[in-house]
Amino acid sequence: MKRITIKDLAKYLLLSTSTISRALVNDKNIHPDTKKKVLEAAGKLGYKPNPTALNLKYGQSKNIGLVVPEMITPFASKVLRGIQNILYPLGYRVIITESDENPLIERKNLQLLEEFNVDGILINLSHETHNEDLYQQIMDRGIPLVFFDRIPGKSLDASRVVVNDHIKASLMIEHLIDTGRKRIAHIMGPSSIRNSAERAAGYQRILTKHGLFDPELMIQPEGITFEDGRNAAIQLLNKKIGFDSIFAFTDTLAIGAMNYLLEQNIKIPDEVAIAGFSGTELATIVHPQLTSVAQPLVQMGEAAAGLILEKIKDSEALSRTIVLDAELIYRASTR
Amino acid sequence: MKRITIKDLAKYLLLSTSTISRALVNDKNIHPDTKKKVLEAAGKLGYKPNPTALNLKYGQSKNIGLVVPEMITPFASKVLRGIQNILYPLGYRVIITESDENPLIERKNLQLLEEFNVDGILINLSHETHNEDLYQQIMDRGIPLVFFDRIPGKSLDASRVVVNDHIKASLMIEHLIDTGRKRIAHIMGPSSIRNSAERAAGYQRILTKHGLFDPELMIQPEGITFEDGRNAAIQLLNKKIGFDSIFAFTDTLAIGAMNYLLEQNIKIPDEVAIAGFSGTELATIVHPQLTSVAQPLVQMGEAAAGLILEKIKDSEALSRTIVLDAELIYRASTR
DNA sequence: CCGAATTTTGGTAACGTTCCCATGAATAAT
DNA sequence: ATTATTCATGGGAACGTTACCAAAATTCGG
Repeated sequence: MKRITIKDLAKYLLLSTSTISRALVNDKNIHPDTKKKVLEAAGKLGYKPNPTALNLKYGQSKNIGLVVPEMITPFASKVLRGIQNILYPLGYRVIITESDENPLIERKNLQLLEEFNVDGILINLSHETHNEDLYQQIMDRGIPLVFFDRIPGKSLDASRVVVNDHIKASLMIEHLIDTGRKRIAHIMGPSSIRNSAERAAGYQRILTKHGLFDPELMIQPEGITFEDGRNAAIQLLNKKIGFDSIFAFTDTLAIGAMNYLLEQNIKIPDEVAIAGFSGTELATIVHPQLTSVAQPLVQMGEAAAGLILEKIKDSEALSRTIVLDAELIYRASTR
Repeated sequence: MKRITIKDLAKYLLLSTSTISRALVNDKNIHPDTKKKVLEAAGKLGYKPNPTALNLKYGQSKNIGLVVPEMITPFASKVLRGIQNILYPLGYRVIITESDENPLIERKNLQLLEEFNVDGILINLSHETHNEDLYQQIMDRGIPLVFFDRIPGKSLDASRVVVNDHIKASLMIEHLIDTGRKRIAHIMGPSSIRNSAERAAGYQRILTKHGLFDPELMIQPEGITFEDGRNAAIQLLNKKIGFDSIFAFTDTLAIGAMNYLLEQNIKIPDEVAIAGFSGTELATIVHPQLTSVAQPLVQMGEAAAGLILEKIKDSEALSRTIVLDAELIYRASTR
């Protein structure tokens, strides 16, 4: 019941706590026999080091905070997986908070994590600029921040992990054109998210290059839920401008739109091809399966974890931005 | 940069740390003026109590572990939401681990959480019996365990949160019969999961009652992924026994099966109606939307968190089982 | 076989906080 | 005024661990 400590071992073996500690920590200044005895006793009595005591001693909490906009798509869980791959073996814990795409809740989450005394925070923004003051404050108070996926403006000195949105969006549009599509609609992401602009720019650049660009084909939904995707499809149909394909900011929007089109008995991909952007299982659990830009999400988590460790080890470490390569995966929704 | 402590305040105000502590902790034995001064100084210097120190002092880590079989469906995240609703305001942190439906990984996760010195563990099993020895050991070592959704056998003395699987499965079958289905197939869950048996029993009871039961209609897939659902549908078709509807152990299996049927140009629900069991958004992001038993997942998390708090406060507290009421939601896949 | 060098061990402060006990100051009762 | 009584504050131990320094034990060289 009662936790057994180094002191109990000391009493049991008639040794000092220092000696016990040395045995446990692989210090060179200890007699091999003593060490063996201590290790045996530790095993027998079931000694477990108390991480809290160490944290107090070394002024660390060994907690890393994670802030994500949502967790109903598997996006965050895949990133989390990557984060845990790196951090758990090192004895760090990860505390997760969800912002519901709401900068105010995000703010609360950050404050909560600060109260929890985390050693660093990994964050996927819900809104590019809304909490920039707080990000800076937190970093000023000595807690490193690493941004991934949705990142803040350049003025903030912090490490980042992203994929090359512009290029991959461009390639996806090229793919749609290759498969014979001429009227490619774009369901955009919120203007408050940097990636939206990047992906939209890729879309626009390629269409312009092929002389196919028409601003009427760009739809700006309210948010980025399935419902928003659905509404975007409704809008597109209402416009009666004709379109033979859709490139959506995320798989979520794409699926929302696709489902509405299916309800209207529109054939996918025959009448309308659809492509998204994400990297989660979502793309494969719908019918037809969704062509999509697959971001390496696990890797993204690993990279973010690595960057935060750099900053924790050395608070003067320079900020870095890691750009990961995403992969286009062609599925039934575009062929 | 450097964290400011109670000692810094003491030095700054020329008082003892005891007095500062008393002011901060709302002790009665302190002069109101002194208290005011301390509080002001604390605000000015930006004092934040160090939770690690408190944890050491009180022998708690204020960490609660969560073990779930998977996180690609939003099941776990909804439960987590409920858990956080209860635990975060009380200053607890939640550490999440994922077992990948693998009892061996589950075992590792439990050991990891124990090393992390958690005050309690909330767990959704990946396999009913595989780690029962470890559950018992952990509880013997004074760490309370609360099971939710997938629970272990009765022999284990621990609190549990479940829904009434049997009744809700029964009602779902009644619904299918009401809508004119006569050949209702069941894609079963693994026999190593208690809920599988419960839901299958409900299925069997109602069909027998109506004289519609045919063991040939019960399919046992390997696991519970989308892929397994898909394979189950393939099996069903291969059997060539005829079926006009499917009740699956979970939405995941249901969707996997549905997508295969759609690929075979089988009309849902006209030719085959489909119903699942879960309570996540998954049911609404597919086309057609899935009729399903919606478990109150957030509430499940809240209940589980409440139960673990009972055990933490009083290690002698009696174990309780909370049975939540699930709701049938009828959608396009059955009408 | 003795002093020097080396190895092994013990003692204690420190991390930040609270809590018990003791001390000093102020107030109340006689 | 003098002793009790309350009130306000200070001192120090404790939670579990490590790290530094000192002390003891052992080995080595001559």
